[in-house]
Amino acid sequence: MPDPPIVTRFAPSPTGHLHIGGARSALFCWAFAAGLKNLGLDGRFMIRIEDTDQARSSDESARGILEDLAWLGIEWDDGPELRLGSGRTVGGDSRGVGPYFQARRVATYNAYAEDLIRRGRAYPAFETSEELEARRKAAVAAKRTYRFERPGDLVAGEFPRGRWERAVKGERHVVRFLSPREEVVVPDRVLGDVRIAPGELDDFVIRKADGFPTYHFAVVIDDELMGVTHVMRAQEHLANTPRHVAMQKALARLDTGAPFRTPEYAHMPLIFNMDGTKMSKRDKAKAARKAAKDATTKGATPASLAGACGLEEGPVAGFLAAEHDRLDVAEALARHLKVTLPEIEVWDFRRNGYLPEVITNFIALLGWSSGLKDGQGKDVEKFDMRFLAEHFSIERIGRTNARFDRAKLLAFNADAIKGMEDGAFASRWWSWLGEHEPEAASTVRRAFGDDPPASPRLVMLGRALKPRARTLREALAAARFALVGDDAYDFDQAAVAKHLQGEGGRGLDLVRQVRERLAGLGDGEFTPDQVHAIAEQLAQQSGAGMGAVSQAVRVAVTGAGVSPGIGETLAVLGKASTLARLDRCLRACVV
RNA sequence: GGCCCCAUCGUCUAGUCCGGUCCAGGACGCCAGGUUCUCAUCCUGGAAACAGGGGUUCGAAUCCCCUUGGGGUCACCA
Repeated sequence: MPDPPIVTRFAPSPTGHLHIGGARSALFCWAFAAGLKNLGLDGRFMIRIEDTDQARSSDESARGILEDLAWLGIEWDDGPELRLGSGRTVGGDSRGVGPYFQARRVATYNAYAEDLIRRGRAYPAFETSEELEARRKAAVAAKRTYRFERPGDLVAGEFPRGRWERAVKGERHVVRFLSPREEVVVPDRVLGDVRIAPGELDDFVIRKADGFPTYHFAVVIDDELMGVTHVMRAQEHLANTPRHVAMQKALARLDTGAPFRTPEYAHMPLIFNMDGTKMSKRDKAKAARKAAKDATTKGATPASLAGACGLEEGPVAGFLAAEHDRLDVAEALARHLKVTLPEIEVWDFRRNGYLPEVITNFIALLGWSSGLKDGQGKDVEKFDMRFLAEHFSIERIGRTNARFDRAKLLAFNADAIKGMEDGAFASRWWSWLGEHEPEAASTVRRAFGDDPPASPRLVMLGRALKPRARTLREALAAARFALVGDDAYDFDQAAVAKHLQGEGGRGLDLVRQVRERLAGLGDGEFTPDQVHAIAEQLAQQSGAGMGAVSQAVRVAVTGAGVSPGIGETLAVLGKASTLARLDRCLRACVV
């Protein structure tokens, strides 16, 4: 018989998008399993959806989370099936331990709860939420630590017959676990043994009044039944783990009678914002509110903002007053005020033009490092998924919380973009545009043909964009000059005055001369090098200098003083557009 | 507040397990130069950390203790 598989799992609750911290947890679990596969072992990465909160869970969220994972390249062996764009399917239940949605496993949890009750390790409890809340308040008022106090009629190991009968008759109740009275030890591969003194654990709820298991209970049952051997998750779960260990010691499998095993635990450090606060989607609302408030000090009103955003005044006013954090309002305000909301969820990064391989690389560095140095003794910190799988180990997970440094992420993303082949960049940018900026995509199609990445001019544009864009979205901003119609761009008056009209219109004169020389170039000769050579020639012959010529032409064809190199700028536009723009400038900017 | 976890440049970290090669290395950011037709890119250089105090030791960033600081968690949410 082959060795049983080594199984890691990521178990998100489908109540929103995939958080960047969740992505890191998933990544480490994936890397561990993938590393075992490299060694020829049966390592498996599993996904389970923890949807026991009926009110907050949704199928759309579950699907979104799976798609974001797949986009990052974090693919699972076991779990819900997802069909990729390529037609390939990830997930599935080849081990036969599903279903992977906890809401579909309620019967199993109930069977285990009943077994626990019959063996005197759990009991129905009838206190109402209100009662409990009152007790909690009283404890806080008396400055006592609140713990649920075990009713006096219970004896560990004895079936609570009276309570059971009340419960069976339909009396509303929860089921509580009868916590052990001895020390609980959580063996953790990152932190070492964590010991909890006797009496620290109270009798916590394992089944809610609605019949659904609590998180703690479902996790313990599922991890055992699904063969999970390694639980790697964020440190925020550490304090819960003693409960899990305590339950594992009390539970036995209904099918084989074997006691539950305690998996290997590895709790990883948390990820925070640069200011030390938790990274939360609320940050987006905060940022939008701040921008909106700045705008109101400059004269905007809730009504004017609402109008500009196409929203009702009520929600906007409420948002400004921090009565709610509606994301749609935050995003509309951000769009209008041209501020970028902080990226918190994978989807945010994706939409803003970060590369998946950069994100996985960067988050892998938060709480883990390979410890390897390159030939010059520098830390190896740029790597791909393959490297991660090969070098990941639990031993090298750190213990200290990390802050999410957006500047460094941006730098990594910028480097990755710079390092792309021209053609690769063009096609990735194009597909990003199609997905996230459809309007710009159709403009690109108009300007560069039906298959833009195949257009030499678009590839040329891409080459010019790469060093100027840290994200695919920034590339769009840098490309605007080429996407606007030949007669549709505005002239920056200051730039016109300085570079065209100044010194008695010398700039305009240079534009005229450039236009003449450019007109002599054949279509096939309209390359960055040829165009640049012409500009340089004129710069020399006229004695004006390259700066004067370039800036004059630049302002003439783009309206502003900033664009890629002058040769590239004109070549990307092409001969016809360049001449049309030059002519337009000559008409529009005469003194 | 109880319980638990953590502690190297502003940030991510190497070095800590197996004290000496560390007056602590790298990356991002920052500062100063340089290249350049603008903006970027690129190149060179620089400032920048072992939280504090006690031990142990010939010797401590590395081991022990205390203090301080940070964080997590205390739900019929996961």
